Amino acid sequence: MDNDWNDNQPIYRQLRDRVIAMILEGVLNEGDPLPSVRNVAAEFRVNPLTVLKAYQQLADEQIVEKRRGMGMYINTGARKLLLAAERQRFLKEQWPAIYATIQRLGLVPADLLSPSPTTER
Amino acid sequence: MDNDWNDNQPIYRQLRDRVIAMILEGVLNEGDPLPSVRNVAAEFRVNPLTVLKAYQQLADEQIVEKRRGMGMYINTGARKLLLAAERQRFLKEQWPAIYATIQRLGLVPADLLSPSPTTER
DNA sequence: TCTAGTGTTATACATATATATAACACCAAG
DNA sequence: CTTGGTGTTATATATATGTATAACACTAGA
Repeated sequence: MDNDWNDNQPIYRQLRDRVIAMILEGVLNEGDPLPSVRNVAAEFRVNPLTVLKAYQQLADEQIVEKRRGMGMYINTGARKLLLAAERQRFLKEQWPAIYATIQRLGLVPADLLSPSPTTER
Repeated sequence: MDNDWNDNQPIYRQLRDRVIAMILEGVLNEGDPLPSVRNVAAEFRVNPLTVLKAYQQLADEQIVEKRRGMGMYINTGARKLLLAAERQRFLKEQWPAIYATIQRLGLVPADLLSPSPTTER
């Protein structure tokens, strides 16, 4: 409900990532309909075209299926497809730069990856 | 010399990050001049204005100092300033989302910290 | 003074992103 | 058929980003 947009990334891509996150987290399951373009646009106070662009990308990636006049539905196999694709994308395209930044800043990767540093046994 | 631009980020910001990385890594030291706008533009086949925009940001952040007709020089204290500022920025603005993605994808420290990427699962 | 190297500004143009408004095409349900 | 919900398209506008070209202002050094 809040505007938590990150200026580093276009809104339509953040919307796409949001849907992907919901699928991976099980908030949305295969066969479920996506929230409608108009609803999302209203909820986040964003232009319907921006939402459509995000959804169009998901359709291009075979993650959702369009049904005329009804809405867009999450494809069967979407979760499995996503887990593999997103993992590879993250490890190849994002993590190397992130890891370099961590080292550059003198941070310890193991500390960042441990869930709660304070309650260490 | 390679074009390693990331479409997720404007070039001028990537140029800024590149300079910051060079300072943190000790490639550039306090008092050193930055590579000139024209040189960088030529080297990376980028518009001089784009480089200028990156350098202007660094000047705004008190990291470099302009000397008329001579160039831009890294301020004393820049490294210390950067370490603190970039650490905070990274931990507050970037790491939370990155960490969420890691968990969402079911990645474990072994996947991220080992030199060889894919481990059996 | 002249030259060559700095950063800087001015125009003009192209593309990507996002908005506002409105209308169209499709489908289920009344 | 009408209504209200889908996705979709069409115009027009604004801003950010990036390019191309050219010129200006300053400085060190020959």
